[in-house]
Amino acid sequence: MGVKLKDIIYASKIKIGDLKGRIIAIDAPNTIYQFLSSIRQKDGTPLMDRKGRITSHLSGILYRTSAIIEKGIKVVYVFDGKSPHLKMETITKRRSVRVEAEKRWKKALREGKIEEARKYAVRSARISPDIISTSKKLLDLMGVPFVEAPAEGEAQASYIVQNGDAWAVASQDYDCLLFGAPRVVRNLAITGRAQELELLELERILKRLEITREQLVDMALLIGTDFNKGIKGIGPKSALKFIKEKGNIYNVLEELGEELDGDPEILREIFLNPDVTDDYKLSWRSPNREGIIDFLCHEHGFSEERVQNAIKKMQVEKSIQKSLTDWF
DNA sequence: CTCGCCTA
DNA sequence: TAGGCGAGG
Repeated sequence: MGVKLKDIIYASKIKIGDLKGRIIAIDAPNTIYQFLSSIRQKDGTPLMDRKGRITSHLSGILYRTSAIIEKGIKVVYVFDGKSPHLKMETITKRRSVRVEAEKRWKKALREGKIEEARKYAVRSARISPDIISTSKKLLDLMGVPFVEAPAEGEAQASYIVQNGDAWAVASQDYDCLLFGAPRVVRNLAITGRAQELELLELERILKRLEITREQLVDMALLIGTDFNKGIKGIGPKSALKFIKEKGNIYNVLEELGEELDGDPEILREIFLNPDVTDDYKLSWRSPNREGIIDFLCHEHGFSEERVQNAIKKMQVEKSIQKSLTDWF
């Protein structure tokens, strides 16, 4: 998923408290995918209501978002629109990987191999239209805004940060840097086992690598992205070396006698001039308590006590008033 | 993944 | 107060 830049990207360590008072644009597909992969039982079965409908994403969204809000951080979720045509090959490939993983999961379950079952279950996670719509419904009830991107959610989230309407994008993928996000936060979670958050700052990264954003995109195209395969045998380190030596992707390709599986100019445009919109409004409301209880507890069988606790965390004004009352 | 409870 | 652990739906 995403471009493999990890080995060369400089990240600083921050704590969740450092985000207090800031607005974070959450890469919704990336986050929901992680919830669907990880919120599972030991044998890989996701959380489900009594009708067999998956609820792992609802659990993740409710508990993580309410805990983040309690820390004084505002969030907006950014969803995908239609995928650019060049991504189709990646999407098809991922689908076949999931289908294969699901077969192996079921097989391991039949054979009673619990750990193996979980491993394949995680790989079989799939974001269905129903998962998207129930996620949006819950966010709406929670009073948390969400934006629907015309195309890539990561591109739109990056644009919102560039506009100054959010401080950083939260995503595990490095692609947001290619889309021009000034800041990306990785590992945004509450209970990270002493594991700190990573802050990626585009300007600092470019300065340190001594390249431009255009050159970073050229590197990504050599390595391979969701939109092209890249050149076999080229990883982040050699891509950096080649681009710094030759200046741009055309010179590198000429030097190597290689061709990209796509028009470099069109591929560059996907990242440098992405399909995004100004048509979004970010406004936060207080949570609809009855609505959340009805949806999660009555419709999907969540524990009313736990859900009430999560709702309390989201009532920021009340907790401020309470602390003022305590003070005076 | 996070919650809630437990123990050091 | 920190972290290990089983359950959550």
